[in-house]
Amino acid sequence: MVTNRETPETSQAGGRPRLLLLDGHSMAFRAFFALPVDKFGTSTGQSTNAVYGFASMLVKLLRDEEPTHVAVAWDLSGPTFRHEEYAEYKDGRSETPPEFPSQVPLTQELMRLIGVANLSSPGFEADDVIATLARMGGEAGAEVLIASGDRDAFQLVTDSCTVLYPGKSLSDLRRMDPAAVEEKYGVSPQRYRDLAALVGEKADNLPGVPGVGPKTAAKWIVKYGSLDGLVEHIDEIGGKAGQNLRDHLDDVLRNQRLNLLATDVDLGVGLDDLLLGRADRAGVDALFDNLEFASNLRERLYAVVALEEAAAEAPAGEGFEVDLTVAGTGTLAAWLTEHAAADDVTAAAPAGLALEGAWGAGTGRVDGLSIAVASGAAVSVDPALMDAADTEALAAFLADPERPVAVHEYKGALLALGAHGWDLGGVVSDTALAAYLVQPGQRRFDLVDLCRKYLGRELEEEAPGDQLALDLDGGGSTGRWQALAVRAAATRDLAAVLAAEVDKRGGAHLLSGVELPLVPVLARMERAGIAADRAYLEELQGEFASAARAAVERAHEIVGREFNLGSPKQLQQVLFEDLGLPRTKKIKTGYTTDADALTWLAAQTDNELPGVLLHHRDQTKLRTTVEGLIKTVADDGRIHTTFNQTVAATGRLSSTDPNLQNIPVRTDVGRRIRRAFVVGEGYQELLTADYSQIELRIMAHLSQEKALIDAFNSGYDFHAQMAAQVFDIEVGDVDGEARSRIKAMSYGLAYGLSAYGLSQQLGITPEEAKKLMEDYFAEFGGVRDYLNAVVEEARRVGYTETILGRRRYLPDLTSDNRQRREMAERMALNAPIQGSAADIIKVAMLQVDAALAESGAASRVLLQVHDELVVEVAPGEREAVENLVRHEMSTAYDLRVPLAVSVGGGRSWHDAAH
DNA sequence: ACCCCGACGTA
DNA sequence: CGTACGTCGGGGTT
Repeated sequence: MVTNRETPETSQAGGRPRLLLLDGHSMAFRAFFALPVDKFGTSTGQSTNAVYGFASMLVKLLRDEEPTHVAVAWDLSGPTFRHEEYAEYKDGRSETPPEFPSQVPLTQELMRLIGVANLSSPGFEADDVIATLARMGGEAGAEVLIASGDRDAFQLVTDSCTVLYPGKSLSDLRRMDPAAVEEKYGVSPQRYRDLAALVGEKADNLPGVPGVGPKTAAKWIVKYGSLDGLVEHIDEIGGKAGQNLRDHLDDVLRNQRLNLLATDVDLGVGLDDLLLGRADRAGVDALFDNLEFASNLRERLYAVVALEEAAAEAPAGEGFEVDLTVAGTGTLAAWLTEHAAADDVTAAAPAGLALEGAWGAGTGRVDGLSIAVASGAAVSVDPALMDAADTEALAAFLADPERPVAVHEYKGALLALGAHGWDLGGVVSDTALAAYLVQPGQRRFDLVDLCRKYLGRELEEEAPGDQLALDLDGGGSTGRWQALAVRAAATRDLAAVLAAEVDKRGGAHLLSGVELPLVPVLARMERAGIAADRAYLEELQGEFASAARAAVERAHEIVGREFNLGSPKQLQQVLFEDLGLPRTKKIKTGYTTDADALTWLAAQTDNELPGVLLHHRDQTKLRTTVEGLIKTVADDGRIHTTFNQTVAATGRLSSTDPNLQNIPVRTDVGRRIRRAFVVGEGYQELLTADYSQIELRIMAHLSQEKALIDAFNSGYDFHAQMAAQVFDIEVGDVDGEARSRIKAMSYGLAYGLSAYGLSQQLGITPEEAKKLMEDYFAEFGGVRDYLNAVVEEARRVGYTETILGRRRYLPDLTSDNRQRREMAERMALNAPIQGSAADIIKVAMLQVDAALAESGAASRVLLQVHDELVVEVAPGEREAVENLVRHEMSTAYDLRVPLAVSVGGGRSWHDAAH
C-alpha cells in the first residue's frame, strides 16, 4: 500500500490546534467513483458506496492527522456569486449518477452524529467556506489541513496550510504543501490561480487559452513573475500560443476573477465551534444498521472518535488468522483426522472450503485446495503432491454428507473436483448463492466483495496464476497457500453471516430446499452436455453464409457501391442520405434500421433494398449463431453450456458459452438449427417437456380471478375462451384474429403492457387497444386488482415476492423520475409471475432428477429453457420417463389451476417438438 | 485490448 | 411507450 504521508510527530495534546477541513461534495464524489456502486447498497436498494468511502476516509484522517477541530463544507444547490459574473459557470457537466444525490444527506447525518460540523453558505461554494475557515484557522495559529478534490484549493496552501488531494485511490491522499505545489506545477501556491486561469478548468466550464497547458503557463508565469506581469508583456509573446493568449485574454482574466476563493463568507461560527465533538454512539449504530455496514468500519470509527489509541489499518487478510498447515505429501490424512473429525466439523460449525483451479464447460481442474475449520486450523494442499492415503482421506472428507462444508460457487467446485473423481457431499452453504438471495439484483458475487460488505474485511484479490503470489512472498509459495486458506476461512465466516441475512428475508427454505440442491443437478447437466451434429452445423453454416453473401451482392448492386450491411451507421447513410428513403424512428445515433423499421420501409417504398437487408440480417444472424455453436462443440462431440444461477434478478437461470436458451424456434429456417442438437450415443431419443402457459396460470393463481381459473380448469382452449367472454360470443365463433388479440393482451399484462404497446404489437390504433383493455378488465377485473395490489404492496415494503418467497427489491418504485418509477412498476408486475415460474421449474427439476435416480433410470436431464426441460432418454425408458417427467413437473407446486405439461420426443431437439 | 451500442435470438 | 436474459459485429476508444 502506497501512502505519501509522513507520520505526524506532534500529538494534539497541549499542542497547536489542528484544523481539518473537508470539501464534502468533492470527497463524497471521489468516494462514489472509488468504490463500485453495485457492491455497496442496502437490501432495500439504497446505494452506500459514497457514504462508506467518505466515512472510511474520514476515519483514516482522524486517526493519522489527529485534528482537534473538524468541519465539512458542502455546496448548496442554488446559483453562486460566480454565476452572476458568468452565467455558464459549471455548465455542461455530465449528469450526476442517480445513485449519488441520496447519499449526500446520509453523509451529512453521519457527520452530525460523529460530532463534525457541516457548514455551507447560500451563494457560495464549499471551496469558499473552506477558504474562509482556513483563514480563520491561520489567524488563530492553527495548522490547517484541507481534504479536497478541487484543485482551486491549491491557492490556499501555505507553510501552515496543506491540501490533501486524492490520488488514484481515496486513501491515497497527496500532501500538497508549498514545495509539492511548486514541484507539480512549477509555480508557487500564490501563483496557482494565474496558472489555472491560463489553462482553464473544464469541470467549471472555464475555457483557457487554446493550446496552452500547465507547462507553457508555468513558463510564462515564471518568466514574467505573475499573470499581471505576463499581461504587461503580452505583445512580446510569440508564436501561435502568444496569439491565442491575446485572442483569449478576456477569458483568462475572467477565469482569474472566478477562481479566487472568498475568505470572508459569513458562517456564523468561530474556531471553537469546530472542536471535534463526541460521537452519538446509539445514533451512529442505528445509522450503520440502516446502511447495513459491517462492524469493522464502526469499530475503526469508535477507535478514533473516542480518541483512544489509534488502531492500525487492517491489512489484507487480517481478521482471518488461520493456523495453517501446508500439507506435504503424506500429511493431509493426518491433518484431517486431527482437525476435521466429526467433533470439529458440525452443522453449527461447518468447515470452509476454497479451491484454486479452473472450471467451466462441464469440467474443471483443481490446482490447490484449502479447508478451514472453526477452531482456526486450516490446511492447504496441492493435489498433485498427495499420496494414496491423502487422496483417500480427502475424497472421504469431501464426499461425507455428515461433514458440513461452506463453499463459494458450489457448482464450480463440483465440476473442478469431479474432474479428479471427487464428489462433494456435505455442502450446507454456497456463499455466492446466499448473497444472490439477499441481493438478487446484483450480477456478480466476488468473495472479496462479499467479505468487504458482510465481514468488513479485506481479502487479497485472487492471484492470476502463481505470479503474484510468488512476487508477494518473495519467491516462496507460502503466500499462495496462506491466501487460499484465508479464502477458506472467509467462506466459513461469511456463510454464517449470510445465513442470518437470508433467514431474515425468509429465504432459508428457498436456499437450502431449492437453490442449493439444484446445484448438483445443474452440474450434472453441464457435465453431460448435449450431443451436436457437427457436420450438419457446418452444412448449415455454409448455406447461411452463401445466402448472406448473395444478399450483400444484391444490396451493393441496388445501391451502386459497396458498403457494410452489418453497420447500422453505414445503413443509415445509404437508406436515408443516399437513397433518400423516409426516416424511421429516432434513436441516439440517428434513425433506427431495426427489423420493424425495415419492414415498414419495405412497405413504404418500391425500393428492393429494405427487403434484401432483412434477408441479410436473418441469414447472418443464423450464420453467427451456428458458428458460435460449432466453436463450442467439445471433444466428446457435445456442447456443454454453463447455467448461471445468480444472474437473473427474477430467479431464472441463464445460459452462457453458448447460450442454449435462445436457439431459434419461431421460423422454419431458424428451427433447422435445432436439428443439430441430437440424441447422444447410447441413448434412444431426446424428449422435451414444457409447461403450457405457465405464466398465465400463475397469474390466474395469484389473482384468484375466477374467470381465469375456470378457463384453465375447463381444459379447453384458454385464449379462445377468454376471447369469447370478452367479446360476448360463443367459443365456437371466436376467429383467429380475436383469439390472438386476447392472447397478446393476456401475455402483455404480465409485462406491464400499455395501450400504446398493445396497439403497436397488434397493429391497431391506441384507441382500439385502450378499448380492448377496458373490455378485458370489465370481464377479468380480478387481474387488474391483483396487478395494482402487487405494485402497491411492493411500493410499501420495497420488494416483490414469488410463491416461494423469492424477493426482488425495487427502490425505484418511489422515484421522483417518472420513467424510472414506471419501469420499476412494470418490473414489479412481472417479477412475481416470471419468478414464480422460475421457482416452479426449479422444484420440478429437483423432483425429476430425484425420481429418475430413485427409479434407477439411465435417462438424464440436459437442458432447461425457462419453461421447458430437455431429457436424454435411455433405451427402453421412453414411456416410463415421459410419465415420470409429466408427473413431477405437474406436481411441482399446487396452484389453483392445473400445471399442464406437454411432451414430445425424437432424435433431435427439432423432432422432439410438439 | 477494451467498451458501448444496435440489433436480435429465446422464454 | 412490455419483462428477463446473452451474443454478435461495428465503431469508437485505450
